[in-house]
Amino acid sequence: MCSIFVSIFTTMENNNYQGDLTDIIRASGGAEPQQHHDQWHHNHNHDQFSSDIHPLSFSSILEGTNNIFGDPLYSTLRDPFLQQLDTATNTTGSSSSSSTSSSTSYFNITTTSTTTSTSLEQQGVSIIDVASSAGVALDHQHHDIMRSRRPICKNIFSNMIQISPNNAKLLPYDSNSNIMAPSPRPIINKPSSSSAIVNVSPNININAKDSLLDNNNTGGGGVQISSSRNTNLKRRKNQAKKVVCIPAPAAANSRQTGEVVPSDLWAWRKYGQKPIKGSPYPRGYYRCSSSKGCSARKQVERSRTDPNMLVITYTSEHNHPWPTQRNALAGSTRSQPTKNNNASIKNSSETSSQLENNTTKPKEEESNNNSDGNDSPVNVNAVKEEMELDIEKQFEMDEGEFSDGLSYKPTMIESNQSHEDFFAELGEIEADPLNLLFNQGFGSSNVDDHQRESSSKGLDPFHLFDWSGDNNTNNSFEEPNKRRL
DNA sequence: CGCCTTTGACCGGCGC
DNA sequence: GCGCCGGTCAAAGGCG
Repeated sequence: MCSIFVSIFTTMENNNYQGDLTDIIRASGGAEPQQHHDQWHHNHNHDQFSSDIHPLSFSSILEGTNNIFGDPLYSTLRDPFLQQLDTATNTTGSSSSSSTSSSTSYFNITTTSTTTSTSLEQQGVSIIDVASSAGVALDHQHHDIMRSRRPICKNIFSNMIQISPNNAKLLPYDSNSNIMAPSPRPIINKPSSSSAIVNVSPNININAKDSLLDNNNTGGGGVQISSSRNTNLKRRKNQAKKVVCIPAPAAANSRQTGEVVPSDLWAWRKYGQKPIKGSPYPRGYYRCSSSKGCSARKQVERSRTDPNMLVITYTSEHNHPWPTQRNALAGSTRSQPTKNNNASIKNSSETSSQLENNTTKPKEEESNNNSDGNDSPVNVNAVKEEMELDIEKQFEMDEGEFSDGLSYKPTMIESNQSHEDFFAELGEIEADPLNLLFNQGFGSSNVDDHQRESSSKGLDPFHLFDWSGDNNTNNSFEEPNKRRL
């Protein structure tokens, strides 16, 4: 038995600033990270393929963070099974009551009565407006639902925990400032598992106006224009932060000194790296490069307690629609292992960094997103709506396909881009960092490779999983702190 | 040409 | 005031 532990901590860095919000999502580990880690790998070495995908199901992280990546794709992507389960499991389980007292409340989600988003919603479970600390523990011995519905669970969007604001109005799309609000989807969809615990310490009262989008409330297109660095620094210090812990991709995929950060489909540009006191691993600093005026930032470092975990701290929200195309491969300074080196490793390294860093927006978006703040809200809205339409449509299509075990195509397709083009494009990105990520743990040796090849890749258009079983990833890490800034 | 990473320098906050 | 530390800037160079 393996416990998946996804804990969400929301802390306030500054009690005087209501907008301060730190959400920590741990995809594994929890109170016993190492134990979980071991169990995880243990399970992946045994034939629990169908159910064991999810411990690090990236969607759990993504969805569980209330769009913690700020990525509307993930906020809108929806596991078709969730839709089924939403209706099939709309009973409230043994969820304890949520209280707004200062005491900690627990929400237990049982297998037999999976707590739906609604139930949790009713109880006010929300990263944004309730929780100062929350944990969702999943006991993945209870995945009968997923198994029965998806005999071979092969996509990262399964087994998701989806935590979103329980009030869509909390973080609305601001048509006046081009703020892309997180998905208004329900809070927690926990289709497959049981015993989820949402630990809520609702001491924090966060208003929408000073929540995650606070930094964008400057209006004028949501572009942060600050006259002084000092102002910027102060502002950022008081900004909301979300911390995500995810399993770290193998260092073989990393750059010489950097980390491989699973893609969240935003375009990030690294602007610094610093060794952190107390941690043997450096911290990388990234800013959103999709839009010049975007103040979104993230920091990436390995967990000092569990080097297998990456701690990604997101600061600020994107003030623009998410990028819809990958381009701009140019400029990415990639590690250049000798050509005699393992090609797959090299390939993985490059493509992972490409996906990580080169998910830039289309040119038309750029033109609509000038830093002058004169963006057309209509256009932005249109982009968003089109994409959501595409995604929803795709899910409708895919849901049927799922039953046949054929394909699962979470898409992020620009409206004028054909699906074929999109996936052709994806085909160029062979080694998604998530793939690398999952390589570490999901290479079940007992699963027939051919079966995987034939039946799973269709379910994994993003190549999020490596079905080949001959991955060359390892868990060695880069020599930390190679430089001292 | 544009975008990327790398990396030394710089800055502000904070504790002593 | 000083030093430490975290965060950011910006120049340099690489890549497509």
